[in-house]
Amino acid sequence: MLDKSHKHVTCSTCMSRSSSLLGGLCSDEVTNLEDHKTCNYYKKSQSLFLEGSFPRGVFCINQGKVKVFKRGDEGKEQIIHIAKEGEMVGFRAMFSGDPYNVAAETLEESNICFIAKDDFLNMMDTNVTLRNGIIKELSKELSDRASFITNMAQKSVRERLAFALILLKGVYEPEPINLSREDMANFVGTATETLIRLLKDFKEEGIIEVHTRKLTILNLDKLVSIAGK
Amino acid sequence: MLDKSHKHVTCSTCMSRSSSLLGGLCSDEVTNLEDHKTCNYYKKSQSLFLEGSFPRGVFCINQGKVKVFKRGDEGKEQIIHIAKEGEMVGFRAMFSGDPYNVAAETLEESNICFIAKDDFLNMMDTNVTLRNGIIKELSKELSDRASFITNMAQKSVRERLAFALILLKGVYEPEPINLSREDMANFVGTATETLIRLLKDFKEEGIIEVHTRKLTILNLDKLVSIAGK
DNA sequence: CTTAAAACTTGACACTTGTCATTTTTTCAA
DNA sequence: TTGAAAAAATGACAAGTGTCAAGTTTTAAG
Repeated sequence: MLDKSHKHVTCSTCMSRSSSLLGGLCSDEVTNLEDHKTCNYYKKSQSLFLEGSFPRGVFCINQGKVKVFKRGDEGKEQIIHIAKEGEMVGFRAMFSGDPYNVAAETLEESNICFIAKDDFLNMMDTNVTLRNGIIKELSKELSDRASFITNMAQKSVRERLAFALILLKGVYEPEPINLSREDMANFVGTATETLIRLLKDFKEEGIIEVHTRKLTILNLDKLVSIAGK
Repeated sequence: MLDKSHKHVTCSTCMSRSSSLLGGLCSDEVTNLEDHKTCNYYKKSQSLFLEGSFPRGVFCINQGKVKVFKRGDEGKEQIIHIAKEGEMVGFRAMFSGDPYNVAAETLEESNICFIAKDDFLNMMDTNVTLRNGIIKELSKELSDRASFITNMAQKSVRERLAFALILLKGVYEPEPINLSREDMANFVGTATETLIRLLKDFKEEGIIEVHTRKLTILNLDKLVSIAGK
């Protein structure tokens, strides 16, 4: 349970920042950031931003998890990414000038800071390390999405589920994976019923263990071999 | 038929450049670019770069078309993007320091210039317009790929084909679409046989017209309504 | 603690889509 | 022009996956 009263997270001591894109800031810049950012406690399932709205700044996750998703024609969510502590969310659309083409929502209670667009763009102008970090991050995500597309197009649901569980392990570690069946299905790109059946198979094959919603991976090697390269 | 003897494309008069990311260069920079770039004629199906190799620079398409693709587990290509005149290819991996995670190959004979990595990065350091253009482009592609993923996950092959044909129209205009069935299938993310059957349906429905490999869209509205939003 | 709502699970079934085999057409080089 | 190779097309069939409907379990609010 997060401390709701402790509204303000201090950048200079934020453990999530040091390993993030904002890790390369000098102390002046951290002080400046400190003065300009706001910090908020979010309950589970609260929206950070909606598809179609215009970006006002970036979100830094201090604590918690956020799903980034897009709705298809029939309103079904496709989860593009699940962000955890130390990640920044919502900066892409800021550069293009376009409205968000994805939405973001907390998956659990979270502490998330907010840096206004102008402040962030100013920092990017003056800080080469930050700027290069952002460009690198954008490139890396582009690469991830090329793989995502290829997986969607060519792998079976079983293979994609194995792949997704490996990713989710990285997101939730050292905790067990804790995601609703529907969200998991929307991440894998399948129907909830199909996902449940396949999870059952994995249980019976001794690959995973499930207690209510908490899922633990027992045999990672097996998952890797199912997921393919 | 391109003029193979005319090896050197002049940046200052290149019509493809003016509408590209390099459109914002000042005349000094264009002169500098001119001195540092090389220009090559490519036959159909020639490789620009391979998945796994390290980027040495960026490719500017003066004339022709290039497919950017990734191979899945069984070696099947998934086409991520088809680039035409005026587009730049292969710059993403340059920023991340990682090897290419995609490959690029000409779809037809092409004139393509090459700017070495160092020269390009220098230009980016000194030219704010170019730099912002690149960041914007990366963001835009990220957005496109989120939609691509969602389409893959939620649309039927018929819907995806309609969507793909609309995109391809934009790439080939004012010429008819001219792509092998296999490439088209690898773009849509389906088996070649399935693609052929669906094209046949579209023909019978009067939506498209096909002469050997050249495909013309007769009823764009219908395609749009099939593709969905 | 109780109860309603939400989430999860299971079963039955149909249909889209991929695979394999074969034939036809097109391309392109000799 | 001709022949071989590549590309395109068609048919048959099975498997994977989505949908719908009905049940069960878990969650969370009163």
